[in-house]
Amino acid sequence: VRYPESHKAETHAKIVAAAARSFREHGAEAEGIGAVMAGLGLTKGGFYRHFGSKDDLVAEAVAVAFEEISERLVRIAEAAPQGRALQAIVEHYLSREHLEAPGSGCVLAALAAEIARLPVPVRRRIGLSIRAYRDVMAAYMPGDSLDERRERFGVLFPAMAGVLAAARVLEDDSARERMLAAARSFFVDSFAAATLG
Amino acid sequence: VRYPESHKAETHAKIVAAAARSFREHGAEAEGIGAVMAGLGLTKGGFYRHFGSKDDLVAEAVAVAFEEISERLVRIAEAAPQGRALQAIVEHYLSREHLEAPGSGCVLAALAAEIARLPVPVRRRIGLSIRAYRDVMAAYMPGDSLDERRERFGVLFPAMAGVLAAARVLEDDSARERMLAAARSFFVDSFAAATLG
DNA sequence: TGTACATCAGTGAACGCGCGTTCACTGATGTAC
DNA sequence: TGTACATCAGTGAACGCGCGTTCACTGATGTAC
Repeated sequence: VRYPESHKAETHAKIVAAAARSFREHGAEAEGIGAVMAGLGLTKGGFYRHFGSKDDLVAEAVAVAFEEISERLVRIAEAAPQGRALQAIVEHYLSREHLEAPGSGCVLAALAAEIARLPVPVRRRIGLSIRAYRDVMAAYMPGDSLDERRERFGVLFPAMAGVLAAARVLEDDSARERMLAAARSFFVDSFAAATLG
Repeated sequence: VRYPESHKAETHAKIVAAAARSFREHGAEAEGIGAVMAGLGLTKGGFYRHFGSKDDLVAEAVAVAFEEISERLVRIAEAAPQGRALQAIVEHYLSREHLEAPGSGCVLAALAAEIARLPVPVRRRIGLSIRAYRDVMAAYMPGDSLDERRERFGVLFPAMAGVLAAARVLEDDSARERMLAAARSFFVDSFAAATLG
């Protein structure tokens, strides 16, 4: 079978996108290459025409996942009323929709502990994605300098990720909602209020 | 081989303690029964004299891990100067020692995402441990009612867990320390300052 | 008191299974002549 | 224009491995008679 010029790049992107979703949903360790490929109607043998190893896919999938959540939060921030960009980000991040859709949500909330266990070279590649994410979001953080805004990002986003991950642990739906609501008002008061006049 | 009366309970406790450590270090999914048993000089065949399934062990190990961290934080709070119990808790939780010792540290930081994926019955059992942990720590939270203190626990502890997990992702040691330091001062200012007169 | 038997924590081999990875092969198309 | 060959994304079977789980067995001790 001979495929058109662009075919390989398209398949590669599809594999990464599918992995980005299922790794966040089921864990990168738990989800196998075979399952990802089968989800695209492909067989796992073909995987190695696209990636050197599973770790390569993990690194690419995590990078894409960071780009996805970054773009989404920027869209939400830009759509928010004047001066309420960060508030909109916090409220979306700690929303029930985000809680219930880990596959399209924040990587940190879904995979932080697993990423911390990855080999150093993979973590280094992922570090680039995290810093890119941070620098995009820093624009919406309060602070007089870039360093200050980065530092606040480094508290707010991991903290929200922790709350989201903990809320996902709870079995009771109303307990989840109470936890998210308390965190929303806390983080809006602590961070977003400062960006208002 | 006939063993003394207390032998079985002791072995059971040793398995749970070893699992509590290695599950937090390597992930509960990634760490096998065989490895836990071998670490105690036992063979994996004997595992099923003590537990019905791996999920049973996970539930018991997580419960014990919550008790461990709970007792440790209480000890630290009780040793702190008058009115500085919560500050001491925050500073210990977000310390370099805690960062570098996931095996004896907070379960939430190490396993939240994995626990969220466990079958509901297992999560229900773990829910009991979390609520016990919460009610012990609530005593050190600011607030006029138990409900208020519980609600604050539900923001502070998951948030700190998220920061700790994110700091463990970073490869650079000084970046880790900067993230922890920023979070320490933020959480002390936001929560612990309120408990001072 | 002495003997036969029951107990049961732990052993070690086996089970089916899915994993990541490798590799000889396929076959529609593009290229060379 | 027609034929022979090269390309290479994807296939499917196989690899060694470790997993969770099962099970017949061991053997030192306690108990029954």
